[in-house]
Amino acid sequence: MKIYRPSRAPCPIGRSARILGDRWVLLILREAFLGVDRFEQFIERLEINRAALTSRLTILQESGLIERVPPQGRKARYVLTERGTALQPLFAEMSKWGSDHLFDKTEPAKDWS
Amino acid sequence: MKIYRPSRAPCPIGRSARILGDRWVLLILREAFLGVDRFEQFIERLEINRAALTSRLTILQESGLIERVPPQGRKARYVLTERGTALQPLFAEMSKWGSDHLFDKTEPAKDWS
DNA sequence: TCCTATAAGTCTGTTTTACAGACCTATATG
DNA sequence: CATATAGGTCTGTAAAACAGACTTATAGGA
Repeated sequence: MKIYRPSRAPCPIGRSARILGDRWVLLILREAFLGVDRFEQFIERLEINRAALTSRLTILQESGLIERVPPQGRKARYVLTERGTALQPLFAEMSKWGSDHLFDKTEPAKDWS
Repeated sequence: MKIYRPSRAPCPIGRSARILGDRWVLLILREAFLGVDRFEQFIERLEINRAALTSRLTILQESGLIERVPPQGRKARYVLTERGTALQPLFAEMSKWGSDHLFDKTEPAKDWS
């Protein structure tokens, strides 16, 4: 196979990896796709540390994947932007790959918690 | 939008995220798709710390995405398994998403290095 | 055969980051 | 006005990352 360019060049995978190469970011986005949009809801569902959630939400906002809708009434909301929503095909592929390759019953069970 | 299941259930995204939710893992896999298969080559191209590479290669082997082919001659090789190769559509989506959404010239430049 | 270079790691000490859990603040509601 | 809640911030500790030196095995050359 031909190696066609140096890895340090800012390729799309490299840029994507900066944002998506984080376990919490992926899980937060999954929840967002499921309709979760409030801070406390992410906390409960993911059992993520508050500071960790804050930092991930900040990253996601700075990257333009989610938008913080200021509290009208009492609750701020975090909603996917167009750029975030555009990740749907990628998550679909991830889901498919996970289903097809990480649920093999013949393998020793792992603690996925 | 309906929230149809608790986030802690072992869903395919959650399982995938365990493996793929890591910057180095994504970059190592990208290189692997480009044909890189030797330890030193990953080091050079990614400028990754040796210990960090070792730990990621171990994870990738344990997860069954790559296989360590023992040195015949002098060099061990790390090659994608079927499970690893099956990530190609996901990487294609990631590349597409990155290209479409992370190269917007109208935004302030970021240091992607 | 011995010498050297190289691949593929391992080890050490230091800096960064993550985390649990307590604390804080603004606001909506009774 | 008092209280509860959402959405954070702060602090101390534990884990992980990193640079860079060290180690080991082997292939190939003198």
